[in-house]
Amino acid sequence: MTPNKEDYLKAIYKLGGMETLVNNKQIADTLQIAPASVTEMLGKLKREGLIHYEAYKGSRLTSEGIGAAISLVRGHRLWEVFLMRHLGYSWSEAHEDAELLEHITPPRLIARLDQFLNHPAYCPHGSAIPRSDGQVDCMPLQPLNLLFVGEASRIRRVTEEKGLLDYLQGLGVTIGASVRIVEAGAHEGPLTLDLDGKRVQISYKAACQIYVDETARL
Amino acid sequence: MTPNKEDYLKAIYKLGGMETLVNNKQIADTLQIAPASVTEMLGKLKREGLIHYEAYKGSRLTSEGIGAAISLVRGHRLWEVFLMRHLGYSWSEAHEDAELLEHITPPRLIARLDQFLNHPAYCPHGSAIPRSDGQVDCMPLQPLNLLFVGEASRIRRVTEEKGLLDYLQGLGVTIGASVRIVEAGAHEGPLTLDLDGKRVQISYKAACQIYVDETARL
DNA sequence: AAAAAGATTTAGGCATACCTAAATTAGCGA
DNA sequence: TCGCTAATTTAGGTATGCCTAAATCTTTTT
Repeated sequence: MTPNKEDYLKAIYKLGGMETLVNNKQIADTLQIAPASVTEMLGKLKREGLIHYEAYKGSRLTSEGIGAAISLVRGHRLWEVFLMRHLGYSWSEAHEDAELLEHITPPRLIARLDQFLNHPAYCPHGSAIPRSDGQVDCMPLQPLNLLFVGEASRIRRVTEEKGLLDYLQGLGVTIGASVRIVEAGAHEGPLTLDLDGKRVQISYKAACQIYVDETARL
Repeated sequence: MTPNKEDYLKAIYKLGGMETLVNNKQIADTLQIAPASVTEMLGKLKREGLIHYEAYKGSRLTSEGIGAAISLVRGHRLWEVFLMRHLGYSWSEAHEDAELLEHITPPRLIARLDQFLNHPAYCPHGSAIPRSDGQVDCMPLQPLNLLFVGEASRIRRVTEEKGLLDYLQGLGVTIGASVRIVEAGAHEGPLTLDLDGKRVQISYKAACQIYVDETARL
């Protein structure tokens, strides 16, 4: 297994490759790699038994592939917890360096890091950390932009993307904060939020990447 | 810079490439790589300004190469401190995993790790950790086997090699322990030591890899 | 259903980093 | 100094993982 192959597995996993067939274009876009290169690599991953793949159809992780992908994600998120909790990293920095560390983290290091950090259930960006047995728990969440004006909820997760993370952290967005839409600009205009009592403006696009508790609706 | 090139730089550094010319055979032996491959890589490192190299003569680090090598060693040893102090690693495990981590540790991570660990001066095996400005301090040490029978000293450093580390740690050898040669077998036979008050037998070859304070001699 | 558009694969190349085998150079002893 | 040996380099080849351009398949649109 090489870092490159690991990136492919992670990409397929995040694109839904546990349940559905993932098409090559999505992988190429995610990894910023030419489609032809993707085809080639998928052939290798198939030969190694990590994915199911049929030409022109798409790819899906095998159980072995799922195991590898989940282990990578687990390592990534544990490192993020360490980097922020103990080394004072920012959201985006933690994500960046975890991206490097995950590829060379052997199982025993993952296990001891998990123990050192006291078996955290979530990474600093709010994503669930897969357990050592591969179990991943998920809460019912919805993107912030779908909240009605006046409706209150609580921030649970943000998408891990450098630019977004810096923007949100600069605005004071935090996991667990209570949030209420005060005003929504027309045509996907900026949203005015009540964030833990403070008034904050946020772009519509960013709001789509913030996930909050589903609110009870009839 | 790639992990491979980094390994070459580190090897040259450890073989004395800061002061003297290092010959290819030593590098090939250290890295377990065919001599022809070494020649090829040295050409690349020269083109990149990391080493001085003349065919058939040998190689020596440039100031840029020294900087890179020292930064690698610094990262390696800081990771070792972390792995043993906080994750309960053994001597040999710490060395192994640090070998992986050093290659993907960006400068900011080295800096924050150093701070988190409180700027340690030595790694768990007793080697000095280069400071962020590149400064490396060294104590006058000698191998344990050169101690006379009856002579006492203190263990300061052990060579980082998996088999040796497991052997020594199993024997209860620790950095800082007081040591005295009780008996030395003839013909490079085993040494009987008084180690912090406990009687321990150790192979001659292992003793060559244990460094103790130089003792005052006239 | 045919054509256009989009996705995917094939073909041919490039760089890295390794290898073996063969040629060359350097250094040492007779 | 000749010649042997050890070290080194050159030559030719492999696998990985990426690329572009061209061909092919699929899907959508008309």
